[in-house]
Parts: sequence; C-alpha cells; structure tokens
Amino acid sequence: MSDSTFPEVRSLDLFADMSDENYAKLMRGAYLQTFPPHVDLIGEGEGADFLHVLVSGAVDLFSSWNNRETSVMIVKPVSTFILAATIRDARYLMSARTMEKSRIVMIPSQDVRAIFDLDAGFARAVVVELAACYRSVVKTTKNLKLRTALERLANYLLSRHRAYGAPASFDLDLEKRQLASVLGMTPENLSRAFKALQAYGVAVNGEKIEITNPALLQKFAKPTSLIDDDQT
Amino acid sequence: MSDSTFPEVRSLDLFADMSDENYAKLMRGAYLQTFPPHVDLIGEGEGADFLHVLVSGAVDLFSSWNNRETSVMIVKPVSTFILAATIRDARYLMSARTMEKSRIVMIPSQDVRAIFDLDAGFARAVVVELAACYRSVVKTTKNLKLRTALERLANYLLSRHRAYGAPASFDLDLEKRQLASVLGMTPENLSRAFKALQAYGVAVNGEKIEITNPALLQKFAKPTSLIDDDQT
DNA sequence: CGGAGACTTGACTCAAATCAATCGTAGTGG
DNA sequence: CCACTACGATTGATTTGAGTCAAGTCTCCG
Repeated sequence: MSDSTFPEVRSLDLFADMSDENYAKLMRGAYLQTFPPHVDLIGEGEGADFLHVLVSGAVDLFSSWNNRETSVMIVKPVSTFILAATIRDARYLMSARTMEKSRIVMIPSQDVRAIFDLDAGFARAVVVELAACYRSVVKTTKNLKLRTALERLANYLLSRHRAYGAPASFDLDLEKRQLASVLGMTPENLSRAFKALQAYGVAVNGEKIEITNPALLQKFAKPTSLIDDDQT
Repeated sequence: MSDSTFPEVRSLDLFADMSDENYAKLMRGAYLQTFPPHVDLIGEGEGADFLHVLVSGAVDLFSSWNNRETSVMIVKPVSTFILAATIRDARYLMSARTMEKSRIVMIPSQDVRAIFDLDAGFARAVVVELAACYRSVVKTTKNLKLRTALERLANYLLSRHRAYGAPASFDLDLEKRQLASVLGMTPENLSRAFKALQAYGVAVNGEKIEITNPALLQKFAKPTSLIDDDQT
C-alpha cells in the first residue's frame, strides 16, 4: 500500500491517461495478491466489490447453470476483468478461477466509480475499454450462432497462427479441455474435430499445431475481421 | 434541425444527465428520419458514422456469414444501437433493418465522441449504458452455451410472461421465424419446441401464449437472474 | 513402479438441421 | 367478391452435428 504503485497496472491503457494524483487515489485502497493455480477467485452472483487487474498468470471466466459449466473467456495479462459489474455496482455474471499462479491487483469498485467522476481521461479510457469488451462478446455470439464446432476450431487455429506471425508450427496456449469449453464443445468432440481438420491441412501432435496448408484451411474456415480479429 | 430537440431522446437515460447546452450541441448535426418496414439501415462492416436512436418502431440487428444469417438482438424503443462502434470509431459488427415503420434519430459519431469529452454527465451515462449492453450480451452467450433450444424457448416465454406481469395469456412480440433466429434455432425446430412445451404447461394458439402451469414450466426452465433478467 | 488426469477412440444416443410437402391466412388483382 | 398467390407456420421423414458413455492410451510426477 505504501510504495505500491503497480507499474504494470499504470501502463495499462485503462490507467495510462489519468493524472498521477488520481491514479494514486485509485490505488490507495488497492492491493496486490498472489494466487496459486486452480483457485476460485469469484463466484457468479456475488457483489462486484473489486475491479480485478491480472498482472501475471491466467484466469478463466466461466459460468454454470443446471449442473453444466462453460468457459466464457480466458483472461491473459495484463488486463482487467469484470469492469462492467464494477461500473454498474452489480453482481458478477461469471465466476473466475486462476489457471496458473497469478498476481492480481484488486481495486475497490467504489473507488473506481469515484475516480471515474473525477478524471476525464480515466472516464474516456473506461468507455473505450468497455466498448472493446462489448464488441468482443458480440463476436463470440456470432461465432456460436453462425458456425459449426469444426468451423470455430478452424478459425481459432488460424487466429492463433496469425497472432504468432504465421510460424511453421506453434503450441496451443490452452489445455485442450479448456479450449473445448471456450469453443462450446466437449473434449471428445474437439478430438474428432482436430482429426477432421487433417483433411484441411492441419497436423496436430500433442500441444504442437502445424498448419501445413494455410490456403486450404482458410478456404474452409472463411475467417473475417467481423468475427475473428481481436482489434477494431 | 431548427426546433428539433427530440424530447423522446432527451428523456433517455443516456441523455438525461447532460446539460441543455451540450444536448443542443449534440443534436445540432442530428436528424430524424422515418423508415418503412423491412428497410436495410446498416450493413455490417460499414464505418460507424452515426449513433442511432430508435424512437418508435422496431429494429433487427443481425449478422451474416457464409450464406447463413442470424438475428443477434431486437431493438425496441426508446433505445440506442451501435453505441460501441460509435465510441471506438470502428466498423459495425451487425447489420440493421427495420421490422416495422420506424422513426430513428441519427447523431454523427464524431459529435458523440466530442460531447463525451465535454460533459461528465453524458460520459457517465455512456459508461453505464455500455456496461449494461455488455452484460446483456454475456447473458446471451451463457444462454447459448449452457442451454438447449427447448430450454431457451421455455425461459424466453417465462421472461416475457414476467415482463407483462404474469397475465393469463399474452401475445408474442416477434414473428415466430424472428424468434427462432434470436433463440438460435430454425423455424421448424421452434414449431416442435412449442409442441414439446405443451407437456410443461404451455398452450400455443397462433400468436397467443398461455402458460397454464407456471410452476411446472419454471421447474423445467430453471430461470435465473444471471441469464434471463434484463436489469441488474 | 503406480496412479491421476488429460487425451483419444469407438459405439451409441440425442438434439437439431435439412429437405419436402401441406396447411392457413393475409393480400393482390382481376 | 372471389380466385390466386405469397409467405409464414406446421408436420413428417431423414440426415447430420454433437453429446454421452465406456474403454483404452499416454504422460507427467510422486
């Protein structure tokens, strides 16, 4: 609390534009905590008392209903999660658990709302960030409603491939069971989908993915920036 | 443009908290237009030059990919649409068409962004609105990933029933083919789903829905405010 | 060496889409 | 006013996509 200015947090887009004074105010009540892997951080339905900033590690945002569970999104550093619940002073819509050892800064929600009113730069950043989150979830919805599981996997692989700079091969950044849940399918079905994609120029060996025929895979997957890209 | 202050717009949550001066500035470049039914307003991928405010009528926000099409959400008056694209100065992620004769106020996006910086009340309202939109789409995702088509329909009916104040019977506010698209199923499957819900206390006669056994339907549908309710 | 858990594979079931035909109704034009 | 049409809704038959259940394999790690 004393010397803790959390430089990784300060450099986030969300906090970069605000005054030093307001940043200090915001961080006065914040604290950094380190969590082991596979720890529950948040249960859906709880009140959003803190805005969370993931500094290192990885967090799974998931949701349950009627004894079913699905992973809604994976959070990687450095970024915030559950900004919307914080803003609206509402209950969390998703549960959160660490996937690996993670360091997380927790900022009291009321401070976020208070500073929002004081600092125009921060306000603008919050809006831009929220708009990005919104657009990202809309893309998820389109992905789910317009594509089959096989098409979703093909586009996921192409998207990762592109993000890494189209290397000869790359490793999945998620466990396969996790990936299956994110893509809205079962692990068994994911296994079969990987096999089915062999016919479209995808070679899988454990974690390692090789896209042997990008043109063919793209012809099948038909990626579009209106569903697949992260930015814009 | 001269005397047009658009009172229906002014009273919207989004615009209620701003100064008269800034509201006037915002509306200076805005204009109201009336559209016939079934008119395309926006194509996904186009630049977001205007924030749209639906004053009367109804608008379908839909999306296409690979010769498939799905309705992502239905907009009813009075509310805005595509706020996120406006904020980020990005391309629309969804197409829009009128469902009925509709009156729509169109506000240049650059004015929205400019006034956002000038008016803290407006800024706060934009954030709150966007956060609500975000949470709504997250709920849609959970609905799609955690429930079967039959469960989605059952919960939709309960939700409408509740919204109307639990009347003996009520009319669907959407064409069935529209509803099917919103719920992520085909019209044929929707027909069968309605039939299947007879066993859970739902009677359907054309547009008219009667929930003869709410307790039974709820036991099946298991509604939850973390997926189904509009607010919070 | 032995387990625990993730991944795979196969057989089967179930949900949902597709294809095809029919029915009903609102609207059109003669 | 009455066919005729167009389109949405329904129904049935069938196929396809995806989940479930049940073994089995592999790998990491104590």
